[in-house]
Amino acid sequence: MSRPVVTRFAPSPTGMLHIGGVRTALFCWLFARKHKGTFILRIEDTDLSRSTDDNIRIIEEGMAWCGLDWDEGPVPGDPSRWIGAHGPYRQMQRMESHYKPAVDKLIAAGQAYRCRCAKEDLDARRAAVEAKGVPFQYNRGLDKGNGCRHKNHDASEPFAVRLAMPEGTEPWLEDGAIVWTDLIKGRLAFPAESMDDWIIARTAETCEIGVPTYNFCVVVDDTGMNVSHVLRGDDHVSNTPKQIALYHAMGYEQPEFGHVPMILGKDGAKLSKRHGATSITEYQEMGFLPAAVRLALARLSWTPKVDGQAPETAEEELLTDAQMIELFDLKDIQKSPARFDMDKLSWMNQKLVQRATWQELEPHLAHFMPAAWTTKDDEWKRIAIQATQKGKSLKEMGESLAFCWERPTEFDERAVEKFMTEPVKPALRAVAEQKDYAHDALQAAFNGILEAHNLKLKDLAQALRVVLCGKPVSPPIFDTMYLLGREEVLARLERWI
RNA sequence: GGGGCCAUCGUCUAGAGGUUAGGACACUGCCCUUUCACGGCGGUAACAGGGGUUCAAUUCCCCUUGGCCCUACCA
Repeated sequence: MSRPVVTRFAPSPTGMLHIGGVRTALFCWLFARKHKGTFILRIEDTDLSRSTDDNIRIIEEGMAWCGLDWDEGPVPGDPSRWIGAHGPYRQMQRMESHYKPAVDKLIAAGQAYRCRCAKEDLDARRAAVEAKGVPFQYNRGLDKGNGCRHKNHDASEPFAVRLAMPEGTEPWLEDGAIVWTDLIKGRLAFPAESMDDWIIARTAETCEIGVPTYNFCVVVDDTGMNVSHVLRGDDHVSNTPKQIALYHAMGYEQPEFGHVPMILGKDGAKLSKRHGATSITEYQEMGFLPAAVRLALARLSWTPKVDGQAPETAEEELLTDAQMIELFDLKDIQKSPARFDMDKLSWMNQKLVQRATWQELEPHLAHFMPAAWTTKDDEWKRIAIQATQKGKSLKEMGESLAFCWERPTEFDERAVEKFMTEPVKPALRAVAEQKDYAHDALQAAFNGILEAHNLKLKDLAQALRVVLCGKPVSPPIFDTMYLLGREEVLARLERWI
């Protein structure tokens, strides 16, 4: 393989970016980065009904949030522009320039033909064949010879275009089968006779070539964009032989194919809405770091090997992007599907949050904070972040800082009873006297207060938490006080002393 | 129904013709502790079933079962 590596992610705009698609994109991205190749984003919008600019925008934003940057593809939010020398990267914009000439060429060469079979006719034939318990396939099996393959229809009436699939004796077949060596699944073979003359261009209103179908566009585009490695979901395996036949018919050079296993839900069924979050934006809302999503997704069906060794410690599980890129190898990808494990994502996220610097976290955190967050200075943010950085998610961090923005309106009864004891109250008054809220100063002051009142830190800290937050849970008490500031602490203390 | 793929702890997985079948997450016990957490040290837990091949199979082969994908003028 001396071709430069070019991979591509080609989602269709369904209104959300599916987590499974992101994983496929991630593999394409890792592979391209690993081999210093090119990663393309292409929009498969030949399904006219759901391809809107908004839906395309969702894909672009989702990819960007995940940190999966593309070298060629659309310019986000601007349908008229793109980056890369092989555009446009939205299929509907390639109709006249790419697809129609290709279809014409196939018809002229006799590799494809016009089909005038009406919908009703097809339905009737399908019903007749299926009545015998056999699947219907156009110009195959029981339908062999019934179609338009040899009728040489001209373009004087509306028509669909079908590819003339191999009959089984063509020399490039192996034992009558279309065969390829999949980069992940190994050798795959499909009997040519099991595949019918599929439609490459739909019937149009006029007597012209209609909108081409997905399987056709993919081949034309992958070739036109010099894609060297087609890495895509397992669900495309059975499309591959159809496409290979098209590569032959067009005289195109065939790329390598690699089919990555599906992601299943917890119950082993295909991951869908009922398993919870499937859209990438939902993970953003749940407070996950993009890096954690990348890691968790990458580790489904892929085991990185360092000198042939899989990770042996928790530490080794936590790969950086750079490490993933370096280690990524298609041969370490599983053939079997994996179930999505939210717990592991959470754990990875927690670890990455813990080890990030406060500056790295800050931009992601802003999303989970009220507007007041932006008015705070760096020192305040630093302490706020470091005080809550043990949490599992950005969302949790935001929640545990909620006391900063809202005075407690109700107080945990049991906590009040337990911690607001008579011996504590004078200590609380002493705390109110304290002016310096720097950590060390508070520490020193508390030491004195505790000794003077014969209390343990726990007694005072818990009472203060109840006072300041309404509940016996908050960040470390000195941080809690600092974040509130003396004025606010006094205000919240007032009713208790 | 047809075509294709897959099968090690609950989950992600490592593994080799002979291992106490290893790790991570989750769960759980103990310790630490300024609350909640974090952290540290332990523990429970797996080769789907049946035939072969072999001195030996969880590992190689076949079958069964189960799961998933495809089977559109969707992508």
